[in-house]
Amino acid sequence: MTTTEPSQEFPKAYDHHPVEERLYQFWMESGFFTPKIDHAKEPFVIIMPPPNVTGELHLGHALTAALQDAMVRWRRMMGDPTLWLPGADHAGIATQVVVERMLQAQDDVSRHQLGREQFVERVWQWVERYGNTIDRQHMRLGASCDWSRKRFTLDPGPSLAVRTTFVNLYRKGLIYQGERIINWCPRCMTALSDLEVKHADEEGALYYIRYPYEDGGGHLTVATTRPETLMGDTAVAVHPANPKYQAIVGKRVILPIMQRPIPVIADEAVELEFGTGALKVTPGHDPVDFDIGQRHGLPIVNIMNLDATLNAEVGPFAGMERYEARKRVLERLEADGLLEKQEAHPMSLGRCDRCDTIVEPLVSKQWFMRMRPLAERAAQAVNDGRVTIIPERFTKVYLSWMENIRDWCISRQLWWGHRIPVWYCQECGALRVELETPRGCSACGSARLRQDPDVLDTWFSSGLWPHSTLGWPKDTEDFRYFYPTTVMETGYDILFFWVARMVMMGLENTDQIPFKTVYLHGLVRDPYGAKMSKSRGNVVDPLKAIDEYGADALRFALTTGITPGNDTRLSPGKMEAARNFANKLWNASRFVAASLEGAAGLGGWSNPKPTHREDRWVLSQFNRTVGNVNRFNGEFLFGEAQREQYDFLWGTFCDWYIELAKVRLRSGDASPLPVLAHVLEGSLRLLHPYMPFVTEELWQRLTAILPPGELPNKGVRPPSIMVAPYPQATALAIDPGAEAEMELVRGVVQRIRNMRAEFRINPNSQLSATVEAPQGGDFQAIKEERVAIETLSRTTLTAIAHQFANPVSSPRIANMVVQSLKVNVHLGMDIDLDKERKRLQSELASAQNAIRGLEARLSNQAFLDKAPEEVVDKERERLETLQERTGRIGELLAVLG
RNA sequence: GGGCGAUUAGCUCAGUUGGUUAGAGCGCCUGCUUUACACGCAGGAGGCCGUAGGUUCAAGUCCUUCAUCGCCCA
Repeated sequence: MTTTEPSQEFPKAYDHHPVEERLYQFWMESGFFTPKIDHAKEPFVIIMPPPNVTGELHLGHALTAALQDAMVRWRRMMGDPTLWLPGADHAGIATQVVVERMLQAQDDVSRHQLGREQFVERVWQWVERYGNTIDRQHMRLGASCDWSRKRFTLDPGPSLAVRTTFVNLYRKGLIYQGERIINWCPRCMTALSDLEVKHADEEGALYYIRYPYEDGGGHLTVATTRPETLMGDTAVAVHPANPKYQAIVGKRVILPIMQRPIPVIADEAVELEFGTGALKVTPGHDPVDFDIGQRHGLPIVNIMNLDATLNAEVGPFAGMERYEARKRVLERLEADGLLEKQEAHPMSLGRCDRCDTIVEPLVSKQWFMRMRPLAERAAQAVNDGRVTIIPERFTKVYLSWMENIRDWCISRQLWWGHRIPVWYCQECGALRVELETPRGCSACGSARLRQDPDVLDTWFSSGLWPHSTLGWPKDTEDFRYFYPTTVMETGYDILFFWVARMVMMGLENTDQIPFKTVYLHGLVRDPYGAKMSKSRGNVVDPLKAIDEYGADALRFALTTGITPGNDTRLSPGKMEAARNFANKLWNASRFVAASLEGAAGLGGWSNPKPTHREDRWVLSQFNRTVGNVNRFNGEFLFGEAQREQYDFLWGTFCDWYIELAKVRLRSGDASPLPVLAHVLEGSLRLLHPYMPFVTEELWQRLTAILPPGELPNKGVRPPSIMVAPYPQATALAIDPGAEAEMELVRGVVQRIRNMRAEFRINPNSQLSATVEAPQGGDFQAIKEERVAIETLSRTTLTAIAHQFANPVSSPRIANMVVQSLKVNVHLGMDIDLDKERKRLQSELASAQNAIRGLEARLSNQAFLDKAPEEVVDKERERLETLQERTGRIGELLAVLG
């Protein structure tokens, strides 16, 4: 096993470059990413959304990985057998296009020239060569996934799962072949599912076209956005309740150009208000018209070739591209006097999600999956709480999609993917659906079988991912132990594409839910809120970001302050802030390590029993942080969990505790050492899921100088922070008394510093001050924290009185009230009494203001009756303190005159 | 057309069972070679929590209206 070999020196600034790769290597070689199956324990399992094999890591992946890694590292440290299973998706169209382009550019050869078999062979070569680029990129992020279980959708296991599912669903009648209207991409030359078509409103025109009545005497005007499909019309439809047209239903009109008579029919799908209220019906090229055609038994005329040129059906326009044809048709109508008018009209247009080509609806024989029965179970699983969606609001989105679900077109006219396991007999035409290639036709015995040329939608195999990766349909140990998985973490943009389908297919195949919780994250946007895209040129390359700021900083920047389901913006400023935080942690550790090095008296550091107020205070604060972080982790509030740690480490530990500790250390008191060690060591473990590299590096350095017998994990030093236990809060450490007293101490220091800045007193000059306190804990605390206060405020406390003297008026003394205390600072120079008076007056005013509000509340009987007792008590207490405060400020003002 | 989200400091965002004087980072202003850190330290300014109503003892938080921006579905 490789050791981490941190270099002996402790540089002044954290440099991630010599650290990250070495540590990842160490973790991987140590086998920490592979879980040990332990049937006594419930595993924690995340299946990684498989990125496209063609993919390069982008910020979306980085966010996904950062969140999943945080969860996984947390649960692993909590002692759960934790599996994070990585994978890759064959990404049908995308990969095929990439390789096609490469072949064209390199060898000037098209896939058709190569032929199917050779082409697929070349794609495999490509995948073997470039297909794991993204894995290496995930490693640079620190992803602790189990590479030994990595799966590819086209691996034998997942492929068998695909075939098994197809065969089962076919035999249950849930997969069928049919001639239906589908979305066709003329550029990708394949059918698409409804989800793969993006609709948007675009500029278009509405053309009013005259269809003359067959029996002479006028015409019926129809309005259409697609005049070029006219040649495929087989009827004109009007709404049955439209009084304007009731008389003409049943008549026939002459289809312009084609000179074909077609009937006028009545159908409720026609919008009364749209255009003229008369709709030309083209069942071959419009989904609504297709349905109308089905209802009325209309013939279907297909007027287009698969590349969206017009076919021989349309005589004069054959071979013409569809938009060219539109122009020509309009010219012809114009010439025939049949184009009444045209007007601008925004229209919804469907484009291919992948290549942005305008999709052509056309009738085609494809394979479909009947979704309704599956959707009902999938909706049920969410409704009864077996599957929880975070954030909750997406539950509604999910359910409404399930309710309105339509059959899914699953066949694709591609070469790269899972070939549909269907064979046709060349002799008798019989069809066989089988797991493995059949030898002959079951009907006629012929050996001349031909497999269906199509492949399945990539999302079909993705839908099986949580169970197919674990071995299903085989009864494997992995499947038995790790399924159902725990969390599915992914972007809300693929809720329908992927998450919904996994629930449906998982329930169908395994009778179990695929995962208990769905956590949906938002999109990563640029600093101005724009979507990142190559064409906009605003993409941030995560690898460059890692190089510049470090993987920890990128992860922290991406995930701090985020909330589930909401988009986030990434800016260099955020990454800088995160890098600075890593550096802060580095330097705090540098200080602690230097203090501990060779020191005696570290015994008991892992379980300190502090007596000093400062130590009790920091341990109390630390334990609150630990408690909150664990709670936030459990509630999927990772942004909050990190903010909590940032605040504690920087605002409490570095800004105050270390500074306080220095005071004692310099006086020869070693008692803060075990506390420094304890809090820092625990904080590193607490932060490790979020910033794995810097915490591991510092933890190795720190634990190397601590007495080894007392390290966490029952006294045995774990080889790595990532397999050390996650900190748990101890209620016993919470010490409200110490917290209140230290709050007072901090208040005094802050007020003196403030005074110094306000009166522009040299920061290096030593001031003197006196403190007056009421008898009791506060007095005691100030007395005991005297040196700390003196050092941190650069002041000599000449007197600490436990009674209040009459205020003294002097132009050299600033008087202030801190909670129960009065502090009189001798400034060593004359101050502007007017300014001092104004300061006190404004303090008085704001206190009085608060008092008025409190008095009003406390004199309100309804408040006293209805508010919980502790709230009322709290308000009373606040009022009392404020009254004391105004009293003291009043005295000071009186002296000033 | 239906649904969802956002609207809080100059900018980016937290604020999760309603309960102190609403927080952070960045930016801004004033100081500072303070023996861990200038990737820093100290101090400070800056907010009718989009609008209008309502519920409540109490609203940034719950309900309704409207406005602006964004997303999803048809």
